[in-house]
Amino acid sequence: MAEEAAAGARRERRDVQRNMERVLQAAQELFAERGPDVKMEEVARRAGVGVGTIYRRFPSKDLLFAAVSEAACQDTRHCLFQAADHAHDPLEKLRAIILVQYRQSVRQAALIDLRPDPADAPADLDHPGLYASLHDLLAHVIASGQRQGSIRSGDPLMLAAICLALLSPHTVQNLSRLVDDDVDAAADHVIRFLSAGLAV
Amino acid sequence: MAEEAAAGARRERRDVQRNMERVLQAAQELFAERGPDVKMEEVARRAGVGVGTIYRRFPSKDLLFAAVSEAACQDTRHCLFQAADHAHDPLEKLRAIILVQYRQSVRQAALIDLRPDPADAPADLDHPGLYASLHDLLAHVIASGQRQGSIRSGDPLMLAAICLALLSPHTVQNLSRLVDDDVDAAADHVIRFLSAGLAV
DNA sequence: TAAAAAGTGGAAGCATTATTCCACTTCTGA
DNA sequence: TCAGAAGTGGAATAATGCTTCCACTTTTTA
Repeated sequence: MAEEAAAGARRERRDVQRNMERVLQAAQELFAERGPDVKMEEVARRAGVGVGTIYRRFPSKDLLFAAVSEAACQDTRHCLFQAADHAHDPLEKLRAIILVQYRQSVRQAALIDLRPDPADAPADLDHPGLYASLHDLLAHVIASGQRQGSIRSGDPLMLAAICLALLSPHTVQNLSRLVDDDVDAAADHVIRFLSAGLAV
Repeated sequence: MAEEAAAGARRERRDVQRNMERVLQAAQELFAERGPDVKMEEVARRAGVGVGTIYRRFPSKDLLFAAVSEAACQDTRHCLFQAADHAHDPLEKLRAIILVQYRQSVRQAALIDLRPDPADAPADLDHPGLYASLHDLLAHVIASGQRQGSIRSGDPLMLAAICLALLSPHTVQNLSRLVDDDVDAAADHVIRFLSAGLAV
């Protein structure tokens, strides 16, 4: 199964591994900041390699972006589920989710595409899709709050989608600006607002 | 002042006017649907003219887009203010604004950029910026509701920004999908949600 | 340390689109 | 109706940026 175990395979060259780390690091930084418009040559320069080296591992720019983007989503997903698990009360979970997503949205603004249908991603890799994950998570939390009586009634999917709209990188950026770029403060405002809108 | 009045000027040729109308119409339709990625040649084809004809009036694609986009914003602004004027109660105004913006966001999804800093527009023409107008309008309505006691306290600018997040074309699209693309139904959900979150 | 294998850089090739240019057409005024 | 002014279409050009390719370098193995 593993390539390394295949007959006669030699282990990966040291420099290859190092270069790929650099490439991913550079791509992550640049894409997170400026989205997919970054030029390949720029990624190569920041990584300290030639463009050819990037193409050795990533056959196209789209695939490089997809890889970096997918990693960012995995990371975000992981943080979100962890945060939700730590809290027990649904409203607490909600608060935790919002705070985490706000911080992620700042770090990786241009990488995290909180749209249901990326449309630009080549759809090669079967993205679970961060939107879907988050929407699901929120809907669950909301539904459980409803059962418990701390969240008002209404279609959980719709309520979750409304919450989601307040978590997009774009929204985060706008709100933060109003409070001197204090992301946590912005998150607080939203949390308070959602509490009022969702509470029974 | 007017060019037409200048000495020796002859009036604009009939076909010129007709062509420009066609160009603007075509550009409006295509840009509204697919954003600035539409190719000039495509605009020309739909308008039934050659690309050269477009360039006669609009020195660059960016300027064509800016013109069309600005027109869409003016139109939206107009509808918004009109809707707000018709209602008297602040909560009614809010409802009217949301409904209008939802409908506009569907018609001109890719033209209306509800971000404070377009960043892509050449910033040549002094856009008042639809974001700014709408943010202003909402903040006013909210503040007046607060004075009157029907809207809870809190920084009107922040509350307005939160409302705005629920009005972006992207959000509209997401929410509508959950109710069989019934835009008015989606708007209703948001209105109810905001009412709960904003009411005293 | 030397030969073979593997990887590298970055210039050249392509592809896609915006923009220019001008021979030709259409309109207007007389 | 005609001459001149004005406008037009669309092929040619320019610009941009992804991708390929291969002579050269680095690493590994023996």
